[in-house]
Amino acid sequence: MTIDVGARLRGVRTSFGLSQRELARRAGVTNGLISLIEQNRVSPSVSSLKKVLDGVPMSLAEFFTLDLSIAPQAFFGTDELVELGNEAVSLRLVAAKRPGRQLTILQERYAAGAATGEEMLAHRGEEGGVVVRGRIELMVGGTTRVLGPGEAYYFSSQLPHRFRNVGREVCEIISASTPATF
Amino acid sequence: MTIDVGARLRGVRTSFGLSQRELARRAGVTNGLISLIEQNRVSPSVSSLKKVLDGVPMSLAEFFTLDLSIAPQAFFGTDELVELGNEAVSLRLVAAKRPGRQLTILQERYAAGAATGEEMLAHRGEEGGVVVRGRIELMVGGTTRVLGPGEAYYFSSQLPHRFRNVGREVCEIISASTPATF
DNA sequence: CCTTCTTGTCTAGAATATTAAACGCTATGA
DNA sequence: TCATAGCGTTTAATATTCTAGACAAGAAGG
Repeated sequence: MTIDVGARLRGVRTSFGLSQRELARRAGVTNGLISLIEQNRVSPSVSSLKKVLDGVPMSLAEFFTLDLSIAPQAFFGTDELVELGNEAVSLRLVAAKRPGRQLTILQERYAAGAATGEEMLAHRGEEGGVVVRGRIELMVGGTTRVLGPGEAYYFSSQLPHRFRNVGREVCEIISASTPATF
Repeated sequence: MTIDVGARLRGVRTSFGLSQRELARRAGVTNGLISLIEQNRVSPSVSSLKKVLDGVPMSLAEFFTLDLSIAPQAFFGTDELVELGNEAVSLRLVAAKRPGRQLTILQERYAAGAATGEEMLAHRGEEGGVVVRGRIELMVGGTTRVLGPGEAYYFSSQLPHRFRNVGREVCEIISASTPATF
């Protein structure tokens, strides 16, 4: 059972969005060394591996404890968003299957005249979003306002709130809330 | 913050009771390398450190995760056993202060005629022991027997039980029970 | 006193890791 | 099209690790 230090390092580096040269600069080693290590052409000394990881930064214990198999999905295609809504109001959830998720991020689409219901909503947490397309009437804590593209909202979810599309076209919103309710 | 790979390795090796040569033989490296690593005269390559640890055996993750500061006390002098009993029955506990301890190991001394009480004892777990000196009358689940030096017992602690020194001299027992009650 | 065994350390040379610099590639923009 | 800049890779030279073997010190037994 080998460790594949190279794959581990490459995984760490790329997941931090660093190039070999950038990591090398931060770590005080050469880019060539990073390349050789990642290809398993050399087995780095503990000291140089530590130098490299210091550039991330990450400890040796974390590095060797890393479980690459649970690298969570980071990108989701249109058809990978999970539909939670109905005909009038489409709610498409990002990272639906991710365990322990802290955020609920939704792509919301309201048909003309559609609303989140007759009742006001109220629950724990906070939520916010940005209108992408169309116009939405948002009632929060007794105040009402119509938001258009580029406008946004953010409020404590404990305040009673309600969304309603008062326009004639579809309204699209990208929203986020925490803690994760779905 | 340095890692002191040398001290870690030396700690691991000695705690497994291995000499440098013996570990080297098992790991397929030379004893000199072990010596140099332990003195921090070299920083081993990950591959050779892995070879060395394979000889223990221990994983790299375990090695770097090791917390040497919580090396628990392994030996206890006579005066380091904690007295839990009374004049008639002395109960001296091994490793009393160890957190998360699973076992209660006692050196028990019963004065002539002493007993664990008039009532029968009954509690969760299992217990056993060996008589070292003197004679003890042990009642377990309605059965009674007198045990002498070298004789032993083991039973489910749920069975009602009682110890009584029926001899004229002190009786000494070494006992163990789980889970730890004291 | 020896001899023999084991321990950890040290050293010269062989093997390997690391550097510095170049290479080939792709993308971006003038 | 040419230049520029970024990317990962490769190579030759250098620095370090690693091996094989010798050394000194301590313990056990004759």
